[in-house]
Amino acid sequence: MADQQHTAGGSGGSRPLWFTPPDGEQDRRRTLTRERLVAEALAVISTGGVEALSMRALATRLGVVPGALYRHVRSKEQLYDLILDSVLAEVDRQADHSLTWAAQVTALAHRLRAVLEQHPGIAALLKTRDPLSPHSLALAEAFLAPLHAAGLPERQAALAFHLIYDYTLGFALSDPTSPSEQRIQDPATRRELHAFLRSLPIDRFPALTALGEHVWADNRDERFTSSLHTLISGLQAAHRPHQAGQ
Amino acid sequence: MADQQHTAGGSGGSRPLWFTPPDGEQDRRRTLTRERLVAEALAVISTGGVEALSMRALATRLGVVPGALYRHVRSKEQLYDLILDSVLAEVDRQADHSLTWAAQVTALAHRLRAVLEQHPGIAALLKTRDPLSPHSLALAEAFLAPLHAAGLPERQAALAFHLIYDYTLGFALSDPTSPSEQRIQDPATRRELHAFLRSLPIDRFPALTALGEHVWADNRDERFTSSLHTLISGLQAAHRPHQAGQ
DNA sequence: CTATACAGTGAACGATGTTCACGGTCAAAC
DNA sequence: GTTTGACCGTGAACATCGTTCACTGTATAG
Repeated sequence: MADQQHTAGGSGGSRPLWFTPPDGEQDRRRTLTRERLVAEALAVISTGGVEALSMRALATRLGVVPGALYRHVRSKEQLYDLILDSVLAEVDRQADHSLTWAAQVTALAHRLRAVLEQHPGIAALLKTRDPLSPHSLALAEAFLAPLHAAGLPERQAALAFHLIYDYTLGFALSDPTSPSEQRIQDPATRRELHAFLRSLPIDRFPALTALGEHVWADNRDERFTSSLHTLISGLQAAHRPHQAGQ
Repeated sequence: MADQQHTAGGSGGSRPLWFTPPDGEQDRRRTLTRERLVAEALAVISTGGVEALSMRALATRLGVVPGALYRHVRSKEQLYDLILDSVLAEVDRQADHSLTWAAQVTALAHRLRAVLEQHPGIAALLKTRDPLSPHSLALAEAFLAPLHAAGLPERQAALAFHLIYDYTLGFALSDPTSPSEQRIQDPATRRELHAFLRSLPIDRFPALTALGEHVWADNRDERFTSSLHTLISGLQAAHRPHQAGQ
């Protein structure tokens, strides 16, 4: 690591007093690797969201010219693939086998949501791909294992996986911190919105005027928890069809 | 509609034989309106998806220079807003009051999905916005009305709305016809994928090897219908908590 | 010691969203 | 009936983006 470049200054090493070559900068050469690309890209995303990630920004952050990135990554799309896999690797897939399958799946969904919301804009990318990267497959396995072990029929287990996985992704996707565009977040505009909803013509929007404030409430956590519960209780109802009518 | 421009050629109308002014082209002036922008943009999206919609492409389609669009639309983002509202207007919101609230909501969700999938890429846009456009509000009303009429408690009705609406959007978002990037669609690659799933190490991916083929099956319609059913039966279970225990 | 594969450079290409001074046309005001 | 002014589209430019490519130096293998 601390190997000096004697040939950098010229021939011998007889005059380091007058011109010391920039030691640190030499190390940067050859150290640009795929892992560093992904790591730095994730850092950019964590601060500025996925829209702040441009090849040029990433390159300058790595002290490199934009074209250099294409030695390690075929395209930006491929970089996205690597990033997504790296993000999914952060999800703790360990299951507590003493819990119900429902509880296991619920816990996993919560962890997935947490990781996704730590990387603003990532969920949107994930939605455009089939989960076939290494850590995607591992995550799918982690979701499917409890369902399989619980004895759900094959098709039903697959449907349950899709339902839970897709819903979690979709929920994380609508995180207001990611695009920060047109979503309500600060309480002031929310109050303004509530006032607007109340002011709607009650004959044309009876349900909205009555329920609007609850629909646009600031309760993302409650919504996720409750929805997940609803969803899984629906699955359970299908699993053991007691009074299965219709 | 058929009003000729007498002054176009110069002073009088005495010599249409020798130089006929390009009648059709004159009409193009002053006829560029917000509605035409949106309509033509939707046409572009229907053919090439949302990624094919660039301001330049839209402008040339309208026989106009790119900058001209900004007389009618403040930005592309605003154009998206108009497009989304126009798409949501296509959803038939009429309810059949002889049906259960569950059946009404289900039918509406199906219609929403159908409209969204007719405009590839639109669902992704919709997810980044709060549904506050005129037709968004009307659609929300259409979803909320049956829930409200059924006597669901306010918070529960709001949660139910979010659950169904978000799920439908998320489902339409993962339509393989939209981004046509990295998703499995043709049967050949699907068979290849199934073979790959079977070839996974069975000790590390027991559930995936067993259920993988069902997870990546070609059954979008079945998945949507079944998921919606599951989801609503979960809502019903919460509505009348018979044996509600945990 | 020489040859070769390779990583990073610098510059360019094409496409994107957006802005702005300019000119022409239509409709209202005097 | 002439003039004024608002408005709409033009043409050209700017900044930024992803991506490509000939070139150059370095490190490693023969």
